[in-house]
Amino acid sequence: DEHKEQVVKQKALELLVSQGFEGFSMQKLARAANVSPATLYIYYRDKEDLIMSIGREIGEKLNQEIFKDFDTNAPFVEGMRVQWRNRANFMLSHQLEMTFYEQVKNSTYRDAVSANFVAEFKEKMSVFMKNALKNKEVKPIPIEVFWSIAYAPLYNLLRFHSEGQSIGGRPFEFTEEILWQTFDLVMKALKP
Amino acid sequence: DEHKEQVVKQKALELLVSQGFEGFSMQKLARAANVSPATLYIYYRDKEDLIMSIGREIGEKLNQEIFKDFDTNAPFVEGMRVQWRNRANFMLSHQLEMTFYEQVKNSTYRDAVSANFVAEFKEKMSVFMKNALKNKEVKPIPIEVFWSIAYAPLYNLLRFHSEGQSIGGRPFEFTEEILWQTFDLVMKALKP
DNA sequence: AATAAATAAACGAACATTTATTTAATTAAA
DNA sequence: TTTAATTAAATAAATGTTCGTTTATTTATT
Repeated sequence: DEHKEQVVKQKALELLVSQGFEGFSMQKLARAANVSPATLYIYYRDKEDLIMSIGREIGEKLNQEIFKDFDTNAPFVEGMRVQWRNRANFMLSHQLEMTFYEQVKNSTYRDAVSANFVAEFKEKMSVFMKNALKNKEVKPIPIEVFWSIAYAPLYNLLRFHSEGQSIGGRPFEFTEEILWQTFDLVMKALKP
Repeated sequence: DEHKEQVVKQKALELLVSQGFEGFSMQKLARAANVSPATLYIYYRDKEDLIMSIGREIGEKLNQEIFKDFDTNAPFVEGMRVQWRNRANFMLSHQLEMTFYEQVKNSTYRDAVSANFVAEFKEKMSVFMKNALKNKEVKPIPIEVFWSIAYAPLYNLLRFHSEGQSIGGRPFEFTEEILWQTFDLVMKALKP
């Protein structure tokens, strides 16, 4: 039953996000999805398989979305702008999924989730960065430094937004203005 | 017994970090600390109290460490350098504690942990930023944008370091060189 | 087309274990 | 001797998972 499995997935997201790993259980999930516990074991081998399957699915969707309209040969700032746009769009329209994904990545299932499609990311980014370096559009820095400057601020803003508040409970809402204001600063840091 | 409680704390860190919230239980902790489950209830009211107490303790220590040698009247770059130094030092010498803390903050105990000392952070930073703005040492931007640019990259590098790897399993070790290289880029972004 | 046989999906109830927590007994310190 | 710390053992409730059975759907046979 396609519809029923969809409900299970949705309820799994809601349950894990609202109650955390401590509050998540197969019986609770079954109750929430209006399904027998045994049914869950038709869809998934066990609890681990359930969590990892859903996590992986989100990861794949995210990775796919990130590179929409992305051209590895585009100028540096343009390419980065597309990626920021895509990441922000996805996260804002899939907040539940993203929170779930972050939680899974912060758990013991860490590795199993992101293993596959990281290769694709590395490959595409490698070409993109090589171009940017050749054209002197970006400083030559270690990939880890680059990632930390280029994306961590965006992820942090979106975490604020998801929680609805930033430092010290200050109410916060992500806006286009804030997005591109931050983006411009990041670009300033990365340019030679 | 002072020593015994210390063992409990240490084992709690190890257990939660290595097994996550799913694998953490009072009985497992008691077994690991070579103590009866009932003993845990002498030190702590219940499971929630145990986790939150330990989490809060770490948070307080971190917050204290962050402002060591920090002068709210120091020039902007100097003040930021001290904070980066302090944060990096603390995280590198308390990796287990930090991972524990991050996990707790990513759980349902989120709020209860960081509530108190955020006020101190806001207060000191407020004075510091006011000075920097007056002296035109920093761009006038929303606090959330500032935080995301100023600290998120550092935290991300330290997460890479804790996991021992960065993007796509690339081995990674945090070094002084990488620390200050990133810092310089961040300062470049924040300067007017 | 109607029926029988086979297959798959779903279920409630139960399984053994583990959970958080408490009780009552024992040890050690004062 | 009194008090506090610690324990082993026990509690009820919850956990992940499986069982035997029922229901619904598809396939094969008349």
